[in-house]
Amino acid sequence: MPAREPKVKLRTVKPSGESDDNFFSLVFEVARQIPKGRVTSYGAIAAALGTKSSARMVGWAMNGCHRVKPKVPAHRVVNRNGMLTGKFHFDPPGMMEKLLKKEGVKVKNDQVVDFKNLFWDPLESL
DNA sequence: ACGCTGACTATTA
DNA sequence: CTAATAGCCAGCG
Repeated sequence: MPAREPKVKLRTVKPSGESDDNFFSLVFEVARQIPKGRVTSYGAIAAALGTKSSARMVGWAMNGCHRVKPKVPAHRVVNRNGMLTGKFHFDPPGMMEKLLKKEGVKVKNDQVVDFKNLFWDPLESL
């Protein structure tokens, strides 16, 4: 009975439709469930939604993460290599790395250290 | 309306 | 080993 979904302010929002809107919401939901000190990949989230081939869409959804409530910890989402590819999309580009280090995730050269060990699989949690 | 771009990933050369 | 290509889908010019 999800009463309120974090309505994404995308113009594709349709009053009677709920197709793409649902996908974006799911991405944000999963991202919010990432435990502190852990990281995951776009593909993992996409796979959890059933659209593993659309990892790009996950990244695109993240583009609107800042306008969603509550805010989505996009800094915990990195690419498959553990590289902070989206760091340049944060307010200061270095904020992502800063937040990760603050949560206990070691970052070296825009890359998560021991990424494989810190990797959090949404499918495992669900 | 058509085409390019993009916070990705997997496959092939 | 690294480099290039294809598949994915929505936003924007």
